[in-house]
Amino acid sequence: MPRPREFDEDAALNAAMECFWSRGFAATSLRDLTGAMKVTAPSLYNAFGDKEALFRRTLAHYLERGTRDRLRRLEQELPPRQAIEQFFKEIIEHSVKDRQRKGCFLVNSALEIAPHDEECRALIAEQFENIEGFFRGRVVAGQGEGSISPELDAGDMARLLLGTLLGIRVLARTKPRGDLLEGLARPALALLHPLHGKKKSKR
Amino acid sequence: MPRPREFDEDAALNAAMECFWSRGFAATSLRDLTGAMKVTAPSLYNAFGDKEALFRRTLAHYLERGTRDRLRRLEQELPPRQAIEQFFKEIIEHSVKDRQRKGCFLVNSALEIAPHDEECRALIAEQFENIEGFFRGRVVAGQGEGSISPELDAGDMARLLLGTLLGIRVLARTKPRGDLLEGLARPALALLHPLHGKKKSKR
DNA sequence: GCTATTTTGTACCAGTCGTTATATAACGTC
DNA sequence: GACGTTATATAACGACTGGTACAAAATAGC
Repeated sequence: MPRPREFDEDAALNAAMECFWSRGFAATSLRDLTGAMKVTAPSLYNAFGDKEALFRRTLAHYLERGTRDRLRRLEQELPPRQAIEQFFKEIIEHSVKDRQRKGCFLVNSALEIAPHDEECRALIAEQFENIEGFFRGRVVAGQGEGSISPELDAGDMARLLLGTLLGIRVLARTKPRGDLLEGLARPALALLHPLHGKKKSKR
Repeated sequence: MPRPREFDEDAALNAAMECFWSRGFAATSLRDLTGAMKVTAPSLYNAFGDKEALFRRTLAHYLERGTRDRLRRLEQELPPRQAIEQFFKEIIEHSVKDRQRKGCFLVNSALEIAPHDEECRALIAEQFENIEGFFRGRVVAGQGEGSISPELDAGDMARLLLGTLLGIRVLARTKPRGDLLEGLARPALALLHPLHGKKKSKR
């Protein structure tokens, strides 16, 4: 009945994400967006609502495609300890190759807009919990099969890994050098090895 | 000879910092700034240059007054391990009390503008190195007096602490809850205790 | 082919952006 | 008190901001 869309919604969303990701919310203008998305302003407003709504869509899009899929993939394809190590390895590789210094859209958004937008804050908080949960699950699984020190508190270790991950993403936007980022990850990952774990953190 | 300034430069700088700190660079307008600083636009331009130059001034101001002074104070007033623990304690206390969720101006800037401004990037990178150096120095000192596990690699431990710190500041902008933030810090700090340190991370 | 419904392109809105020209005012020095 | 110099206040600049009114165009069902 109605006139059909002439643009690819998914491609437009990716283009918008690219803009917000590299410039941030405030520094991205509607002209930037319509230019990159190859869509006129009225079409944008018709399809996505205003700038804030579009931003939320791109963020949700990123969380689903970028982070969630990665966690699922690692969880399914690798044994527990390797899943954790590979996760950090991929993040660091991306950060080093990232010549634009775009960093992580999730972390960028956590700092720029989470404090001012409750809806985005909920999305972001949920994703942090997912990541922490991934770490915790992998630690428990690794302890079960003996590849991870059984004396670690899985919850503590998951939080430590989450903190390390966020630290890497912050540092990567300033100094995206592989040796520095690995220097951050290595001591945290070293704790996983069963041979090293003669300690037990108190609760 | 010339007409004297009518405004307090330090107070104006603090007001500008408050603006940039809570809203970020892009989302802060010159009207916001002139309003908060109680200075007219021409005076602002005359005294500080353009918006970017003013931002750099406020950032440098913050790094000197906010972070550097704290490190010096902790280093002088407390024994090594307590200095590290107190550092995290203060950060977490501030984060929890921070109802505006302003977070840390250094970390906010590292994400918003470090990728796009080389001058700020240098300031920020240097400060990260200072913090890491503080941690490393305290670990070494603590090992010397027996309050910190002698088997830790001081460089590794410093990096781990830096990562944890940055992670806390990221998470605090989304979920500034004391228990969560302490959950991030605790496992990292637990590694310091000599009784726990039966492990040695490889280099 | 007409109608109902949605999308698109053009053209534009009022408001705000960062910045500045101009004129006046306040000072130390002569 | 005039001079050189710098700070202030007013007012405005052109460019750009997020967002829209309007009409033309494209479809499916009748």
